[in-house]
Amino acid sequence: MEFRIEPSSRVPIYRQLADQIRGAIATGQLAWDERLPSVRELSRTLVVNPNTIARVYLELEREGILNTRPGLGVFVARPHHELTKRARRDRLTRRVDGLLTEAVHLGFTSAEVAELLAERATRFQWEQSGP
Amino acid sequence: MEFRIEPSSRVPIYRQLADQIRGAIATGQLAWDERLPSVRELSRTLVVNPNTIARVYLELEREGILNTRPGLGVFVARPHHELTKRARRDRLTRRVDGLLTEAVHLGFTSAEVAELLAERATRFQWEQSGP
Amino acid sequence: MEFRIEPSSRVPIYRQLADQIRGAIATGQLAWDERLPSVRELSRTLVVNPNTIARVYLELEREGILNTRPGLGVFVARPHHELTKRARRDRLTRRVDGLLTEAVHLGFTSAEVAELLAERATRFQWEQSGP
Amino acid sequence: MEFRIEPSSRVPIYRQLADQIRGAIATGQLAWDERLPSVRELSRTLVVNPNTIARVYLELEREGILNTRPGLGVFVARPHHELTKRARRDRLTRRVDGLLTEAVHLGFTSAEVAELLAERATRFQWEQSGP
DNA sequence: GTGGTCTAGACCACC
DNA sequence: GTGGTCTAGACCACG
Repeated sequence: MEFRIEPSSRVPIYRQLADQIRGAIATGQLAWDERLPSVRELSRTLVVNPNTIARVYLELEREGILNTRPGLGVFVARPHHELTKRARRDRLTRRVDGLLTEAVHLGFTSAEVAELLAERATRFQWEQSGP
Repeated sequence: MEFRIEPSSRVPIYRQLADQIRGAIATGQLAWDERLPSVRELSRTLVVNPNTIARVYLELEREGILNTRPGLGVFVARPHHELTKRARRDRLTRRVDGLLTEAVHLGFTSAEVAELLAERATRFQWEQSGP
Repeated sequence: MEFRIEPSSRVPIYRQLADQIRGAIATGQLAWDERLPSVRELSRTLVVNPNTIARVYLELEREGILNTRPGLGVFVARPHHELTKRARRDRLTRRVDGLLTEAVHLGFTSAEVAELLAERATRFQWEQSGP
Repeated sequence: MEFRIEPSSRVPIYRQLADQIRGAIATGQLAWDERLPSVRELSRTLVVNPNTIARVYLELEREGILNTRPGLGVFVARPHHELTKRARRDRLTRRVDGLLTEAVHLGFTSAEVAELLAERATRFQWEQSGP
């Protein structure tokens, strides 16, 4: 698993990295219990301050999607959905509305957005809708 | 048309307001050529510094969705899509991927996301796909 | 690279500076990835408020010709042309017509304008017309 | 001769109109000694404050390209080039450099700029380079 | 150290 | 009245 930082972006490095790790887990490129590179190792690879890497790992651990085992390293945890259904839906709705707003301004039709979403969705790993 | 600011949010005021205005235009709550509140008026209403309002209006004007007529006020412009198809699609794809990543972490299925998108999309004003 | 501000000019400081930076990049005096003076440094050098400098950098970043790496500084970005061919040509045509109007009023002949343009053009760095 | 105002432009109305009149004279659409619409007439046509029209006429009269004959109206005067050759060339050079800077950023080649200039120049009325 | 955000208040241009 | 520009100075995020 390789991470890349785009310094030319306005997005802070720590958030770029956090988003990539979240995305990698969401798409299955990083499996549960898989070990992530150490802080020092990733710091050297990305030419980024070690503090920045440590901060990202800490933040993701607080979110419950990473797990530090002292002396062993940092591992992918199975995300447990702690929020209420209502809270989770609200959060997603806000994000959907932001997407739709930008889509309108970019001149897309609603069908084009739905199509693009369906296409990209195939790259992600979804939970099974239980029997 | 009413705007609301959440000062306790970590999102900067200017971005909260900009997002609301973009959204209001995309959903048709603000029509083309409609006049927005003056800088000073909105500044009083929201209890926000006039410079912050002016900054939002300037940013949206540079994006081409507002236009200023000095001495008269600020108005909603019809967006003209100056960006290349490639640039517009890239921008939307980035946003879609962000949405899908969050959806996975929140424990939604891909069908649920598609459904939510379809539902919210009805609130927006889309371009006609010309005959 | 040195910048100069003419405070007595009717042209706003922020635009004087923005024009100089755009020009410096177009002529190659500022190279891609080159670092610009920090906001505070340039503020001291030009005896101009830091906010004014920051505003210029922000504007040029939105135009895509600068990019900011928080904590590191501001750098020259390689411009990527996101605009459609139509939009770019319209913009240039408007500028050409303005130039020609002024040239006529100043009493130049069209040959003189073409000659001056050719002469000045040698100072700028042009894209290669692909093979 | 018809004038048009673009309120969606950031350019002040008075300057839009002044530029159009200068341009119309430069291209020969307005001939020497031709009468312009009265302040009130143009004010009604463009739906613009009469003060704004009056201001434009006054400014152009100061530049020496219009001529007011009380009781009769406003007429096109023959522009007399009062500036020194050096001053006129400096002014044009600044404008040419601005054009070239924008052209580079828009991704044009120098040949394309020269071609566009030549094409647009045919619409303007140039002084004869008299023997 | 770097830039980002916000406030307060001044003065000017435009209508 | 409107917005545009600039200054001064505070506090925060980022590396």
